[in-house]
Amino acid sequence: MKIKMKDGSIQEAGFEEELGKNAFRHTTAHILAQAVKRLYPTTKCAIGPSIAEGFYYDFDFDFRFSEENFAEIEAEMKKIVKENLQLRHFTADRKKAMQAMEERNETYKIEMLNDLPEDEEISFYQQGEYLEMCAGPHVAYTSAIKAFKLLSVAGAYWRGDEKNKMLTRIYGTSFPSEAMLEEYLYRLEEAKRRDHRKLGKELGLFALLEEGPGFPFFLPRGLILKNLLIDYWRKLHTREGYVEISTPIMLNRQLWETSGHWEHYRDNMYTTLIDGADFAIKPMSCPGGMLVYKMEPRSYREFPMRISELGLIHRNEKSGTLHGLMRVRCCTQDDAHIFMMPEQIQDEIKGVAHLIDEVYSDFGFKYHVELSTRPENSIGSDEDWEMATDALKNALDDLQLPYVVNDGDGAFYGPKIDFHLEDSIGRTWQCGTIQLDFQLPQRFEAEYIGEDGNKHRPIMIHRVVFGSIERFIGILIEHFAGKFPLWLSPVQVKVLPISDKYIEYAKEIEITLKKEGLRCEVDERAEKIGYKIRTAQLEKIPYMLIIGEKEVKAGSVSVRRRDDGDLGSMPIQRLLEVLLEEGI
RNA sequence: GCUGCUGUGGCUCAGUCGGUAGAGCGUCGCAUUGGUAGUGCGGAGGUCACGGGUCCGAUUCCCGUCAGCAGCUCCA
Repeated sequence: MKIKMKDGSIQEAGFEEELGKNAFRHTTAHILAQAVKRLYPTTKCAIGPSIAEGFYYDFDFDFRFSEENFAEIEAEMKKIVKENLQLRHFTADRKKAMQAMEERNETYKIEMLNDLPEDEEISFYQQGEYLEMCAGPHVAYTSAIKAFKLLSVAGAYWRGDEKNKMLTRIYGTSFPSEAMLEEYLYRLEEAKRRDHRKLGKELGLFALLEEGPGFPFFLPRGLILKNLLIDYWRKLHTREGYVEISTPIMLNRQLWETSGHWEHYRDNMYTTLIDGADFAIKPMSCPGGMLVYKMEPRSYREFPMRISELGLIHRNEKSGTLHGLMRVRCCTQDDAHIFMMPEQIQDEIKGVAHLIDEVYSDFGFKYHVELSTRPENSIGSDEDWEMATDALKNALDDLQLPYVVNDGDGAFYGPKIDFHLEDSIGRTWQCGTIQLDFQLPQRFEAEYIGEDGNKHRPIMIHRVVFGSIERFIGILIEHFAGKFPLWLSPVQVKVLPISDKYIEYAKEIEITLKKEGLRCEVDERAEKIGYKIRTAQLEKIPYMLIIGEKEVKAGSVSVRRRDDGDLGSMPIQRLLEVLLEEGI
């Protein structure tokens, strides 16, 4: 494809290249805008870029727009493609540009123009009657866009600012062939099948009810999963020298004033009165942890002091942000606070980053790392910030972890490293985080006695590995599409007697397996074996044991694996070996 | 919170251009005692999210509330 660049040059790029793909999708966005202007001439255009999987365009409609309008827009877009319009590129000075946009009453473009320097040469692309102020690049002719589809409509604030007017954003995607579009749409459908909200319901893991929006219910099988994760977590943290505490979920106002939450986090906290005094349910565990630290004088000899807490926290998240287990109003954070001397920072950070990497690798997760630096309204000295940020950077470099820098995105009390995991449709969620915190030790006047016999202020790291166990479970469900590895499966083995004559033997097998610590059930229903297998398959249970006359006589079990089918008969001892090998 | 959409038995969904609803799965009962993804027959189960309004009459139309979905903002 020939790509027309902003400087007027022409480059050659295929759809598989970023340049080509972006130009292709960007041009599709223009075709969308052109179609919209033809059908609804009073509509104002804002912006319409290409994005990872397609493109969007933000419009200001003067009527209520909905997906019902898609059909006629797509039809008009098809026409524009057929018309094979050339995308002509040219530049104009700001005055002329302003004139053109004013003639068309494109108020959003005018606003953008006003923000550009006086002497800026403004870039335009024109296809047929449609003129767009745009930096490009674009493909040369509209006929290049062989296959496209409008996908959804949503609101989006002008310039991403919630104080601005909400525009109507139309999302779509496009490809050089119908086949590629079909394949993409199929992949989207597949991803939806992995949705943790759907699977969570189907597999009986958790529920979200109207009675408690954002407050998940864990059902028996889901709680097994949650507890298994906690067992796993405890084992690791004990190994890593953490001590675990548990602090109250509700503490008085004074504490939250000391921590700064009463002032900075008030809207997100649930509060109540006890004996006439304000109390708040904790939105995070750090203040409670600080109180434990301060219960007795601390010595540098105790450092680094690693105190963990599986904190049940509540936050009043806005209704529109809730999302299954990924974004909830109540969750368990696998928190820990590490108190230390400045010279211990780097090793500690590396230790935590290592731990997070170990955990994510155990589950086979891919992740990306972000380093967030000092924001504008921060507290603390320049030296502190520099030291802390360097410590984080050095730790990441030492570990050879590639990372993206988010300038100015740190917490107001310190910089942080965030670990992001992907869900089934590619949205990323922050899970692990390592934050350096100078503020809390100061606010709480935390101290330790140093080697010199004097009092010093400790450095505090605030960190989570899972993030929230709820969110982690959400990711876990989507990652495995509900087919958990054996050790994490709520039910590991289901014994399926062929008829009720063999129930007794099936129960003996169940007892034997349970003695070995396996999670096991017997399907005692008066159903045919094919049906019992079907049920177990749909429940995504890793092992099925078929029990009939042959097995009873031979004292064996017929083993079927979720993904491999019939494995044949074997003695129960052999089965145990197989299971142990896989990891229970 | 904002914009748009959605809300019918436990689940997935059909339906009613306004005359109080139907399927499959599940569940319960009976029969069947079977060999690696659905045995047959029968029964129960819904004030069609909730509250108002219009109308002789509302699950259906209108308004509001609540909840869900997509995205935005937020969070991190």
